[in-house]
Amino acid sequence: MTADRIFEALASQPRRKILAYLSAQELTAGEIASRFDMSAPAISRHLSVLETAGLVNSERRGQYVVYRINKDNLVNTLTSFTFEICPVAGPLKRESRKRAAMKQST
Amino acid sequence: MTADRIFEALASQPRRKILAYLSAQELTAGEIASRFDMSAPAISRHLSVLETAGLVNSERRGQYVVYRINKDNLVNTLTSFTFEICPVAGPLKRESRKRAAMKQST
DNA sequence: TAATCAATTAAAACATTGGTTAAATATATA
DNA sequence: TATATATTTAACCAATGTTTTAATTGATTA
Repeated sequence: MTADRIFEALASQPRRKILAYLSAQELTAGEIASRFDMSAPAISRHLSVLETAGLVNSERRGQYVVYRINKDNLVNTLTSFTFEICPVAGPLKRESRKRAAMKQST
Repeated sequence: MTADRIFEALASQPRRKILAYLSAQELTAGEIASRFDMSAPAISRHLSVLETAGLVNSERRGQYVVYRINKDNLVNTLTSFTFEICPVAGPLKRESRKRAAMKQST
């Protein structure tokens, strides 16, 4: 199941922090690593967890590997889980469906 | 940080399953345990993780301990995280604020 | 009170996660 | 080609999480 990997990926402060950084701009692996007090290999593994979960994408650009967030996947998973647990939120749910329908506009 | 505990609590299939069960109705610890192929103590631990994270509440009722979900906490945490990472979703964000304002109506 | 049922806590075994350093791979450049 | 930089993979260790069985606590009832 994919929700498994996503929740597991989110269950880590450094990984959530990486997502927050990437939500503002795309960054190379090295740029990300430089923002943490942690070795590059450790960051590389966190990035691979995030990528396996489908929360980020990577692209090699020369020597560098650029990472970029996959917002749709994150939003869709969390909102669909939220509404599975809490189907009460009517208007919010409607908006969520609308958003999912025009996913590509992000 | 409380988001830490919440994401850690959600990073477990059995715990998410427990939340799903509790989203439909309140259940005793034993009723929950009977739905899993797992010992009662194991379930008890999962319940305590969920309760520490503030995702469920418990109340002793005679011999039994009844568990009930705390939907607001879950929804608020996940939506606020979602919008921290993805502030693009304008209308959804507005609805979320509205919902937070009338929290008690759940 | 004694016996029973429900639930949690304790202790131990086992698996998983998260970090390190060292080695390997990929690209750029002198 | 040789060297340097960026990143990932491999091997390893420490810490944490998950489960089990056994013991303990709380509440009901015969």
